[in-house]
Amino acid sequence: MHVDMDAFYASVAVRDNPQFRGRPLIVGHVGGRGVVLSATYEARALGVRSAMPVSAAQRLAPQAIVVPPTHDKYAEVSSAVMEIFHDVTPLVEPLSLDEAFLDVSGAYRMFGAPRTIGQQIRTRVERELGITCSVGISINKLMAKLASTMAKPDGMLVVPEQGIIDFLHPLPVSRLWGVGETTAHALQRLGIATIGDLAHVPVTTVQHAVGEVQGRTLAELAWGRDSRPVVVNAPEKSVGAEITFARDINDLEVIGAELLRLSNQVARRLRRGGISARTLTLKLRFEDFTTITRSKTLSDATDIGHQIYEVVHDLLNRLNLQRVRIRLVGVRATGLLGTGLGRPAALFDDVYDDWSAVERVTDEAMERFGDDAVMVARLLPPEGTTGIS
DNA sequence: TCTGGGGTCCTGGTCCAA
DNA sequence: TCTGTTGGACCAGGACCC
Repeated sequence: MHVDMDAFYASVAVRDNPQFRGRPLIVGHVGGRGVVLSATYEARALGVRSAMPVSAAQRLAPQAIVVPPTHDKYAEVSSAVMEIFHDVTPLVEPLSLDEAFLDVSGAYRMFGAPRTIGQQIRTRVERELGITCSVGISINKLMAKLASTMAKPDGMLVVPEQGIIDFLHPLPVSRLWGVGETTAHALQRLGIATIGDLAHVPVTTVQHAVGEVQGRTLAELAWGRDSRPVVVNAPEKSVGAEITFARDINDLEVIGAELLRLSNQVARRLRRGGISARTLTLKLRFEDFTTITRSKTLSDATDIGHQIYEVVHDLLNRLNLQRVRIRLVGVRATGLLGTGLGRPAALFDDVYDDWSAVERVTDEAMERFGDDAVMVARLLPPEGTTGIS
């Protein structure tokens, strides 16, 4: 079973502001470089889509209300949604805040047929949380996910095993998991438009067009075959943070300060999760939107913001950028190791002992007094803007 | 028109050791 | 000792997802 909230962020905004009900509403940052995070179906009817620049969306729907995202609120609603899922089965795999796969194959005796379970979930989500969701039910993840998409909004669709081919083959190939714009074009060049077309092309032909692994996967999916299990508690593979500047920046001092902030942010999340990372990646996007990454793998894992900053700042310096305008900077940590599995550098390297101690104390202070309680002096806003002197 | 931020996975190249 | 092969680690880029 795949359960997906309908226009999640926008639905939460409407729920909390009933005066907006029935009107086109967009969630996103207005007046900057933001994109549409979510839109009500009234806004979608005017052509507004997720990931579209907010400015473009406003041209399409000038009458739309634009509200900024409230991530804490979404997290709260998401927890409540996941709790409802867990009342049905422990086999819940969240895909994001607003959707999850549920393996309900063992819940029949307790809760009845999948259709009954799906209806119960839909009723509870609407009654207890004030938003609607859609449910897809079938024999595997691919089919359940396609079914929930077809059921939207506020619907439920069951695709039985014997109905799979009839359901699947007329759909455009872009509906398959993993087929975006690039892959769809590559397949189009082979004359493949529908999933049925794809199913009847030799696997090797598809592999030649899109690569060996993806080609094999797509050939399986085209026949509705998907053996991926529902995975509970899959460990995180990476932790990152990035920021797009309001205006392109060429001041290396400003970029360095932002790298420090992002490094500390990543480190804090690593420590909170009890993990540390061996590989650190710097990401830059230039004014022409080209994006590069540079990474370095350490001999020992770290969860220390100052060390992460030194590594990514060194990667930046090696690029030897002169008067280049930068749009985005990001820091990502991969090669994650759980507590006790890694060798935190601080234990072996005196240089970072003090930093480790300082950062753990600041964690505690922020936990008690809020995120603004302690701050690296370099990241303080200009004097006079905060009341701090 | 002007493109966010959080991620996962795959590919192809280079380097190095067995 | 030299040469060729293979496989793993690492690195960079890109496609894709929500």
